[in-house]
Amino acid sequence: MEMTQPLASFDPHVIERPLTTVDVVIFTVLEQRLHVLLVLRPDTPEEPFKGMRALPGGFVDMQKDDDLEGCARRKLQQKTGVRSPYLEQVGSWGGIKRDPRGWSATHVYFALLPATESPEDGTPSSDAKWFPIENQRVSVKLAFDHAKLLEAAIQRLRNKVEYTSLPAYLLPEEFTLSDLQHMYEVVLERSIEKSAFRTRVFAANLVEPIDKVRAGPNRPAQLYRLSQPKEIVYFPRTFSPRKI
Amino acid sequence: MEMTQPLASFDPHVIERPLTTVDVVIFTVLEQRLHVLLVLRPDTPEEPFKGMRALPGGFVDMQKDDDLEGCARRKLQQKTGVRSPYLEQVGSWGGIKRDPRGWSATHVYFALLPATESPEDGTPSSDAKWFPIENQRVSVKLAFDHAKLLEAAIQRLRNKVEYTSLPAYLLPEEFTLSDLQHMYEVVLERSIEKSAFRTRVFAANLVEPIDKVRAGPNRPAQLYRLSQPKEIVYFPRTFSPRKI
DNA sequence: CTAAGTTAGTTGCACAGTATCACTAATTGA
DNA sequence: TCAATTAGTGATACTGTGCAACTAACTTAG
Repeated sequence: MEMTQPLASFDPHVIERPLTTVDVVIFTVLEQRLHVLLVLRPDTPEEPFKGMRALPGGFVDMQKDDDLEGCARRKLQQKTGVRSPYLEQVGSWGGIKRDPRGWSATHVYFALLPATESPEDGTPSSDAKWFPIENQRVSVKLAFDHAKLLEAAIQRLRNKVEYTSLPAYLLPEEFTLSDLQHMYEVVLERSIEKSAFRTRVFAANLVEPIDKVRAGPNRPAQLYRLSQPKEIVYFPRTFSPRKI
Repeated sequence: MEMTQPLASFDPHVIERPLTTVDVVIFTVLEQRLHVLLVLRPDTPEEPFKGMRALPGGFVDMQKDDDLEGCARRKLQQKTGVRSPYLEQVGSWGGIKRDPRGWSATHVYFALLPATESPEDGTPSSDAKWFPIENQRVSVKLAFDHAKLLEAAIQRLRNKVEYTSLPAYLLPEEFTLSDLQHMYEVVLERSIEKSAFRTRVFAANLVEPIDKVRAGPNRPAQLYRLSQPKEIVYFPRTFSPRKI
């Protein structure tokens, strides 16, 4: 670690430090569409982007937060009440231009919530609302560089959905294969072949059947749960030798 | 953005801010092995982890650095002299425990250098040295949580190599297909089928032939360059419909 | 000049996974 | 009882890769 002024390297307390925040992109699927939770910026004259929509987030609290992920979980619980959804870091963005109050760095996470757990239409913290995502964007204008952050999160989600079990985290514990396929289709915004999907899901050992079916006005569907609830499953990739 | 003390939300200058650093994991391939550039921690009593090896990096300079990536490029050039190699963010790690001087957040990037551009065996800044990577690790003990950061960078690299053109950035502008295949094999630490590799590379339109061959003690090899030198190419994934 | 050695590059076939599509199964409600 | 609807299966074609044997083009040793 090199420093311009020698002093700085001796006493890190005098080093200028950026404003440090965490923002969380919270996804859920409502009404056949991917939605993201957005909050209202406070409407005080001191706050930048007052009254606009923004990603839930805020300054790291060096007393409360042991680490960045803890900070993200805290903000997530404040806004949704949900404790342990799927949470993954997207990356960090920092620079002089992104916040009028000065050099700042934000750490972006995305979370996946089952619609059943996502605060019922309205939300616990009243300033938060679900917005549908249409071609990588949301219809309202966002504060700071949050449009860019949101786009990156969507990109990451879409990308990863192609070869992982991520969409399963958008469902409650018990679900049918059609439910699961539907989540893939909603996130990827394209239809998937039923037969290929099923063989793939079984081959990856993604789910296991439970002793229940879902009844309805037509043929009942077998219910499943995740085989490894805590781990995401990767579908086979390429460049893999046939013999192990 | 919510605050504990109302004051804080009005004057961000009084908000406690973490120490903010950028660390760069610089990869190259030397002698058939993946190597990473490590520097020596200064040997002054004021610095933590004195005399140990660490990833090149250091505090963000809010005067010099417009943004995090700029900071990473600056540090990269200081240590290697190289201006525009492949550079990608791995993620950020922040918390109370990772630096004895207090709450800190680091932003980790990885860079890929052609062996030809990587400072000749020795290095410009004399405290930096190349270390070979053996099963996700380096043989020396690293300062801070840099072992973890390095592992994450290696993981990301390995993962992405499976389905992208990344290893091409470990080669000079002109290379043979055998060179390219060799880079894949070194990074993935396994051999790849020549024929399948070639059809894959051509199908993805990764390279284009130039009007030169490399002579040698045996059959001369066609030289190629990247088709899209500025973009990484993704190999086809799954869940893709056959008809477009 | 030729044969051996070496690396570059091609070809053909086997095999696995998935796309596509047509089919069967199980329920409700008219 | 039949139409409608969704669940689930099966058969086949296609595509990309694994694998192995082949041909090609050069250098060097004799």
